[in-house]
Amino acid sequence: MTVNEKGDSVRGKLLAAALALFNNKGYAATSVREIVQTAGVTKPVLYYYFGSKEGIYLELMHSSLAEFDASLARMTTISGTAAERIVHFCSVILDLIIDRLEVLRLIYAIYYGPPQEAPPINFDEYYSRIVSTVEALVEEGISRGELAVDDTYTAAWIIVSILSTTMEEQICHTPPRIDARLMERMLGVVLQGFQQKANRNEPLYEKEMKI
Amino acid sequence: MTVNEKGDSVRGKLLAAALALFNNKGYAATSVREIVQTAGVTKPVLYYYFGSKEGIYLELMHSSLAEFDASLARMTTISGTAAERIVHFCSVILDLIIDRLEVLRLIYAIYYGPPQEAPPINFDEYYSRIVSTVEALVEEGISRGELAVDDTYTAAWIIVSILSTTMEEQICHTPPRIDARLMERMLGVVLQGFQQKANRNEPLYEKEMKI
DNA sequence: TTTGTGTTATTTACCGGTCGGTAAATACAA
DNA sequence: TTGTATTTACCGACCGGTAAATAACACAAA
Repeated sequence: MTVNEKGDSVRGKLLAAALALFNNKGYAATSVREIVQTAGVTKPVLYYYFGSKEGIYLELMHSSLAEFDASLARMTTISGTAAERIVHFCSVILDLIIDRLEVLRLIYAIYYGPPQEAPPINFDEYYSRIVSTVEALVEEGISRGELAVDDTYTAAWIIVSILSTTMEEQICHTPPRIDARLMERMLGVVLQGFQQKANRNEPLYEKEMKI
Repeated sequence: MTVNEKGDSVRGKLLAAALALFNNKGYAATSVREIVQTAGVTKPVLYYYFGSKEGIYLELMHSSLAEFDASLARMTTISGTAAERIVHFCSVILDLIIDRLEVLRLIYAIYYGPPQEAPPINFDEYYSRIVSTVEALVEEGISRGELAVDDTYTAAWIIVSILSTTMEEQICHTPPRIDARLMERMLGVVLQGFQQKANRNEPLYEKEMKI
């Protein structure tokens, strides 16, 4: 039972109602009464299945994050040039989150929201995994002689910035100003820059600048 | 009276307490009782000065956003090459928000949070203003012959992605994994790419890729 | 200087409403 | 009859907001 197909069981209806309400009103602002009314049951039923409001929230999150892990594991076997692999990695992640926009919006709300609002979950772990995966892809591109960058960390953060901003656009704009095509175009531009030897003798801009 | 120097007046103590509490616990989760207790006054005093919980929130936001407008207006007179101007623009914005981290963290929490939590404020307007300012700087760089990019919109979003991700790091990581130096390095890398003529005959990656 | 007076600032005590959670009884299927 | 599933009715706590009384203060008149 994935997050998008919760079935018709009482338990599934409660999970679906909780996700929709947490997403629209926030965790703290959603009352247990609203969840059970939306699901068409009474209050003790929720406590029967999930123990508490925190319980149903954690069930939602852990099952969704497990889906993310599974999809990420399915992505390790990509062939092609370094640039192709990087673009493909970002595209798969983007597709994945577009399919789970409701969950992602909730995650962002809780990540940027106040810490006490919802039971703590280490979302940073997943973000860091994305960053280090991209950095590994860049390093591999360098060792193959396909990419030429001074610092893999800098290069990886440029890629992640583009992916991250694209994801945020999906969450907060309808329609998003950045779609999959534009993200690929942005990635193409910066990767093209990575493929050309940097000119280290002529600095891009002076350290001291006049205002 | 700026957001960082609220003085010792009762009104100022209420604003300082509200900002700290909204920032730590969120708008909805902060009770009026907590605000007045932190400020060392009683409840009707808040209603006397601000009319409601929404009132003190809007006072906080509007005064802070007015500061942002003032700083942005002070920034129009930058000299130098297009790349220098872009980097300087991003650096000034970064310095500005580092000085106002508490307010920015609250803004992010509300922007990504559920819409009903706090009275609506059009934060997108400020973000769009940043995007279009960067796009104008890129266009100027092209017309001067300093930059060579296929699409100013794409180029502007790359710059904004880097700035945006850097800002988010200041909010959510201590210490941030991206500091001012790394942001400038990222901007330098992509702007160096913008300065080199794109090779349009050899596409970066194939449209169809094998997995 | 003292007194009266209106305005500003602050207090105590309270309102109806909603919250998360639970005890205890009941319906129902095996 | 036994265990699972679901109900009604309730608890104490906290919520945003307010009415009404009072304290503090500035300032003009006596």
